[in-house]
Amino acid sequence: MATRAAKSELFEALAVTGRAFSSPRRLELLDLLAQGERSVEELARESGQSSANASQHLQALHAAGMVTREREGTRVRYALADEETLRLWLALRDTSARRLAEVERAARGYLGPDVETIDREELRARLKNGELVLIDVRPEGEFEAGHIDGARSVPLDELEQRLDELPADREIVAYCRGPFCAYAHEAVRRLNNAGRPARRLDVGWPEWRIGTPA
Amino acid sequence: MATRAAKSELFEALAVTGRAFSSPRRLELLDLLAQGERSVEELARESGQSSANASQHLQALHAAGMVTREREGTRVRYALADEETLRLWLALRDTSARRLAEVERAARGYLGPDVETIDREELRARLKNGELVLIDVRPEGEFEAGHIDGARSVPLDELEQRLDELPADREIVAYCRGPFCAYAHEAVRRLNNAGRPARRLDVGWPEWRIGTPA
DNA sequence: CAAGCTATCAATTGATTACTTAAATAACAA
DNA sequence: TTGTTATTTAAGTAATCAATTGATAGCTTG
Repeated sequence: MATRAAKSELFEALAVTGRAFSSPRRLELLDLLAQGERSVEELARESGQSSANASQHLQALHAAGMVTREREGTRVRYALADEETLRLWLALRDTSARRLAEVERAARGYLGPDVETIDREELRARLKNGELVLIDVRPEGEFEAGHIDGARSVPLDELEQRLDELPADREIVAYCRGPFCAYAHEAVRRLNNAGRPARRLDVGWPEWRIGTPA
Repeated sequence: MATRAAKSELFEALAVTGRAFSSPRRLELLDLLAQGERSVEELARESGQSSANASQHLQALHAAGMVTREREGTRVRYALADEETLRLWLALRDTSARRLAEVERAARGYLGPDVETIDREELRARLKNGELVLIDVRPEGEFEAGHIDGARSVPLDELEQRLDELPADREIVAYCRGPFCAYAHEAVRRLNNAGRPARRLDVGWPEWRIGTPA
């Protein structure tokens, strides 16, 4: 029979991955990286923490093998290591959300009043028929890094100015980073206030990309 | 734009689940619970820690919603909360294992020399034709709590005495708790030493049950 | 090669966590 | 009730972790 020491070592190694998921700041970085690669400074700014702190968390994620690092001139670009890491993060996020009432409450506090949604199948069908317009309300850079086929980029903070670009006779569907991103919620509320019929896609870009259930 | 405070709260809630995965002792408890429900004392003994410590970890898992607790006379039986939790644990385990070289090394140290394996499809096909015998080498209690259809229970520590129960003209396939359990490895090595053709199923009972890829 | 960024490192602080031992509680049986 | 066994709680200690600050290193541009 193999020794207990060897067994502990095994679980110790597994816990390295678990620990990577144990800090809210790190999870926020992962969530941002799920949209696409980013520099340390961008990640720090978008997640509201100091560069030094973000750098340390990113190194922890790197040590756990969850992100890759690449020097690019004066900055360092981090990215999710692979699709499996993305899947793991989404699984953790969704399982937690389904289980913990607190997550729901926290999410509702952050997202504001609920808006009507549309699911993937319906979107695909009606998009093909030209019955609706799909807009990506994330910042333009993220749209360029990858987006749903047939979507057009209308960042949330340009929505009002660009309202007349959107055909008035078709329903608008907005999507953003995912279920915990407030952009699409906010976009739909503003569109509705402007008298436009609009709904929110019930998944974000990362979920769409890997075809994971909502 | 919603406040940063609300957003932090959201990730804080998500990190609760992550933290549950951050301790090797807790992971070992989860791994045992993946086989079936257990009392605190059993879990403590099988994972080589004090009852008090096991109890504390189990409460942490309970707080994260990952296990259920049920009093049964003088003891308390813990079990995985649902299949989703099992899936999440298996996903974490396998993703880590594939990524971290250390995990591989730690696993090899514990499992000993590799033995030949057989996969699910082949097993199913040849089992139907009666070409082989499938044995479950886990302790009998775990077999009773759930096992692969068509398997017979031959706990590892009774293997030698019961060798003659096993038909000499058919190949033997052994399985146990999963890829990080040493039982099946050890069983196959012993069978081979006794001159019997034998292989190891490349998944264990939990993976078989939910039909997850190896 | 000096100035200006970006990223990392090192040292410190305060907070959290894991584990141990010992005492308390809960269920049950005599 | 009293004793027995299983589990939980409490208290204490050592270790680890997160965040801050200030210094350092790497790259690019003039």
